Amino acid sequence: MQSNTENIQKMRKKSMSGISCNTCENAKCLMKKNIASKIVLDFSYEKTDINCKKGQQFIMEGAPVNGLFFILKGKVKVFRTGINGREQIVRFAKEGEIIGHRGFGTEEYYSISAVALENTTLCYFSKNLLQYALKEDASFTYDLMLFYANELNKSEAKVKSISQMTVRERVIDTLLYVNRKFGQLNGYINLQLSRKEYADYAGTTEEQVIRILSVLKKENLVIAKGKRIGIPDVKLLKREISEHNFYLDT
Amino acid sequence: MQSNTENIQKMRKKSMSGISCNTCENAKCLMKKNIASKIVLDFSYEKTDINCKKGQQFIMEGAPVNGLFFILKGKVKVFRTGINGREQIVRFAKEGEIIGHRGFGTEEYYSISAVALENTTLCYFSKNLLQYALKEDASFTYDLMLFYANELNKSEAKVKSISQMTVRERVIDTLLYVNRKFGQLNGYINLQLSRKEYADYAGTTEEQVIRILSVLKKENLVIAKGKRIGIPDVKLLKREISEHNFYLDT
DNA sequence: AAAAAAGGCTGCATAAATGCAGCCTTTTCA
DNA sequence: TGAAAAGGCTGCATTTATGCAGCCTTTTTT
Repeated sequence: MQSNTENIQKMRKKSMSGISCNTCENAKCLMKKNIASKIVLDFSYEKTDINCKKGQQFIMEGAPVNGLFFILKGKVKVFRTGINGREQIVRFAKEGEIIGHRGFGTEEYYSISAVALENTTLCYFSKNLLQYALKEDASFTYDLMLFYANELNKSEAKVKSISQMTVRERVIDTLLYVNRKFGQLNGYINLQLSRKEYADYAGTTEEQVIRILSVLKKENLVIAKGKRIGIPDVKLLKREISEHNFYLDT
Repeated sequence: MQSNTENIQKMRKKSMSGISCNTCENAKCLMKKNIASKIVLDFSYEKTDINCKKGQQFIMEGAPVNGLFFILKGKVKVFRTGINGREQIVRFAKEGEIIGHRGFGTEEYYSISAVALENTTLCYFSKNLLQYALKEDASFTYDLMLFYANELNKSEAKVKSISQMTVRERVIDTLLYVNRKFGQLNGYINLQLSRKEYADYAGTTEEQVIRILSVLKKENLVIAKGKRIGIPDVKLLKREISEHNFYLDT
């Protein structure tokens, strides 16, 4: 739970592959979107690339906030330790997404942990430099503000879903979320998660997820072979929750 | 659920008392904090004062977003319609706070409703003018960004609380939240809410709140006379949840 | 002050969710 | 390839939460 600065130092050395934001292909990345700005362009050269192996943790809950990560390539799980040490997954992220932004605001310490779900490359920006760029470029700041505004909307949609949907609905919602974000590969969701991880996202227990998944299988709403889970008909599955829940899109 | 523009037009006429942000006493208000900036100062003259009587609704869920409200004086309840028409209270707000900011981001329509809990005066800023000011003044935008970042942290703390605390803990958490925000008056919380409203905030039912309140009364953790609820010893009550929940401060 | 309405309370039946325990299946690694 | 480990599955007992119904109390209205 202490500073993970040393860790990051080590990781940094491993790679300076130096993919510039200029030539980066993540069109949805906030940096890329604002690269036309001189301030952002200059700032983008200050980034450090960090390689993480599958399973490696690069943010520790409770460690001081030093900067911001963008995912250049890979998949990440963001979680925090809840009551009784129960793990709560806040979200999953893929290339182009920001990690560690919750450390802004008044917080001095990360309120979440982040771990790579597969080999992942991160772009790291120091907090000081970022703050400088933000105070200079209102348009860039405005974009980041909009990002936060949208994250807030999503988070509140989640409050609504957790407090008013049944466990079954929440599990379905989780399946749809992961499927939407990572897409399908050979008919299966392009990310393998354990039942426990689904539970930690849906806010329930492993057993409950298992039970519900096996029912969904029998109803032919999902297919599952071990950790591989597929959704043959997204619309059909969506219908299971959308009856009372129109605009849920976490 | 349709546009409430006409409504607002009507309300506007009622008052042009014209309290300038310059002389306003809400030191915590985002406008006031940034009033040193010429851009913000100029912008602040564009505000309209709106008077709302107790019980009056000034934002309707689903109506198009036209602007932003700040509370000059009074108390407000922010809520949305959940599953089965069940009301979900998102938060309570008092003077200096922003209402309707969730309408920024990608949203074109308000995702929440807002109603005055007592006679309330609002400062209204049009969205267009605000956007202009934001794009001009990076420091102002940065402040609003931080505000969103903090709101996000709070919202996620709420996700955690709802998904991992028991109903009893959530009710206690709600009591502490309302007490913290509105303070005490003559030994009672300075805001009278119905059991139903406590339930809609805590994400449970009216009966559950009633049951838990009467237990808490027997345990001398709260006092209650009708709608008046008091917390004799905040620390003691806090202890009921803080055992497994250290940093919850929604 | 009396009547009406709104809000609050409680017991009971039911439903939903959980935790445990034992067993089965898939994956990993030597 | 075979053993060990990790992950997945299911029935059962228990806990937690809910909804209903009837009654009581407080507040508001006339």
